[in-house]
Amino acid sequence: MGVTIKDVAKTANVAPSTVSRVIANNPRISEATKTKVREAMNKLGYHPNFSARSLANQNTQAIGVVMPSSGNKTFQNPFFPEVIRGISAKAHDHQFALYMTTGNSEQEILDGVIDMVQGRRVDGIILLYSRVNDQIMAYLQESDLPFVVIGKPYQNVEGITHVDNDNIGAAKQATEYLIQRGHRQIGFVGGDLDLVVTVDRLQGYQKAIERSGLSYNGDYVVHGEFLEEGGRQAVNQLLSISEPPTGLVVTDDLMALGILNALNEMGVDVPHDMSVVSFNNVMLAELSTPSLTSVGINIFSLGFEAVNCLIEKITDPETEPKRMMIPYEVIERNSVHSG
Amino acid sequence: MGVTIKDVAKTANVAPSTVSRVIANNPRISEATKTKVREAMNKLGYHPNFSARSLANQNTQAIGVVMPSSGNKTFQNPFFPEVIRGISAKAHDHQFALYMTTGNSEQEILDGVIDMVQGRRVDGIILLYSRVNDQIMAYLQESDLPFVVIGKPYQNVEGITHVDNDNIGAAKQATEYLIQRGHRQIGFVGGDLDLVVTVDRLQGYQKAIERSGLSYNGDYVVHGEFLEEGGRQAVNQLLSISEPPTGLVVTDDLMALGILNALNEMGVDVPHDMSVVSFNNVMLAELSTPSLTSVGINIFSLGFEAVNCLIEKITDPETEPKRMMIPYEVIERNSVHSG
DNA sequence: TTGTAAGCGTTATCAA
DNA sequence: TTGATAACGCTTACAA
Repeated sequence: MGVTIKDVAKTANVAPSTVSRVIANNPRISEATKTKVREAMNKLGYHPNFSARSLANQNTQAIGVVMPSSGNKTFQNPFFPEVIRGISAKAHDHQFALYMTTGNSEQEILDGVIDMVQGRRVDGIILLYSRVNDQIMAYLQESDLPFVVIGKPYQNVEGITHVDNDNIGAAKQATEYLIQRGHRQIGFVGGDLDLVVTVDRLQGYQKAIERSGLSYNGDYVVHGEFLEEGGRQAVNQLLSISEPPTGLVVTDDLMALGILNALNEMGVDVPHDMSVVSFNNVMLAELSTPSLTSVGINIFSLGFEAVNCLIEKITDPETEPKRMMIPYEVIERNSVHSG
Repeated sequence: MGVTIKDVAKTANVAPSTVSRVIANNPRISEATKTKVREAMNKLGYHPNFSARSLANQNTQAIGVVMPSSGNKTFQNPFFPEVIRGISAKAHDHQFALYMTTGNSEQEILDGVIDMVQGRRVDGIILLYSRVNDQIMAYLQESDLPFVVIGKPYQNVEGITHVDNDNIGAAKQATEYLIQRGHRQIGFVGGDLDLVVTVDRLQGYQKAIERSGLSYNGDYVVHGEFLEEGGRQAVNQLLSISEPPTGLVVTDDLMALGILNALNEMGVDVPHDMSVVSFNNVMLAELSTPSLTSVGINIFSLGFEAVNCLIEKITDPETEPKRMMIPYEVIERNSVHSG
């Protein structure tokens, strides 16, 4: 059906191997034959067959992208389209395509990952999240395939190449941002504690509280999901404290949105009665009412650099594991009030 | 390196072809040898090599997913993660993986598509959007690879299998929803007019206006992007009319969010001073302040059914082109006020 | 029911 | 600088 390398060889009056070399732009082929062969390729509309090529040279020019389980709420976070945008950008530069499997449970995803690894469907893998005790990360570690994690691995931090923000520092700074503006009762609303990023941000919050001479109070810390219900519960819980917080550090813009909504319903004005700082600085942070002061973590760069690291490992498997830190910065908007 | 079918054959004392038949679960193999072979596979940790398999049987078990250019704002829309969730769900059921190329321009994307089509990297393609005069759609039509469009094709509607909502009807209903609640001056804020969905929704709006005996007024119709700036401009424009609208039909939740934001800044209360109905009913619609009355279009189903149609075409290339309509419904929330 | 062997479209090794 | 030819790992007639 399709036009093959043999057809091109025939019309160009050369051997198939020559055509192959022209495709690879092998310098040991004369310019004359190169142009001759290229003309034949154009004339016949030749395109190399990927499967054949992969089979012969043991590489696929594809990167596997592992997302969290699609049953999971995490999946809905605008974080993902944006990392993927970063990933695609760099991948595209290097002529890599993206390959995704998903599943409704961690087991299904693991099966998919095993298939792509053992089936040699990809040259490397990017894990888009980091969980506590993650089976998939465990599997990847014992496989020989290059992989990179976006986020901080829970274990073996030195042994796994990863791209991350200094989330402890970022959360510390976000909290200090509120402290500097006069807040003394500061709440923390975090996402899933299974995610390393949540753990880190909580730690940064604690650090800031303690370093500022304020005393850490567990009642000020709640965890939930970013759905409407979750936001409302978190807010209810925090406002029922005898000395309720005047400022909130929320680990995710989406959660912050839910909280803004809940506060609004309860007649609590943001930022006047309650200040909010959140994380990620996704586009939504700009579109909400009021717009959100948020810690920008350069999501695009996280993806972009992850591919960079991965391609390095694919090209040279001896590359030492490394950590890459992406800078963050507080983006000031209208959800924080001094006082 | 990897363990191959031959290794399994050797340890199970059978021919490679027998192993292959066991993998395919060929009924002409005795249960005895099947178990024998399976034991060998487990013992050796065998996994079929995808490239080899694809090369031999001319199928890849992969579906190509074409997103809009990542330079495009459209890319940021939560619509995409959600369609992809639907796509993955069905694809996963049928053991298909997803394959994505992206690019910064339409040309780059086209190149990627050509590669995956001609290079036989996928068994079929799903186009996640429908534009006026789209090169990619044109290319797919002349290729012999099965493909399905999510949205209504601009041309050759009868000849291209697609999954869509009745966007004209949906917009008509959304507009009537406002009319029934007493609104007489109704504005329309639409996205990119290159997208067929925008054109359709505008048409539905016009229909509703005309059928209700109101007169259509071009001043009430504006187009923009869903960024903050876009929302503000749209609002400014609409409020400067001598008889400004009291209700707005906005073609996208994200745009509506921008508009909510702009209105809030200008001190216009939603829903009291301005009612808003938007489209898509993404999670955000629930999280905004006020929450948005939005036309739910079952994004998940759009993706899910698209894969269904695609697999049908892949399995039987003679399948007639068909259109599949996904139902919509107005989800009432707090952005509309009667009067 | 199972084995033999050719072929899928490339790349890579070895000669020429 | 180019050409034969053997892999790559699997599937599938055709034989047995």
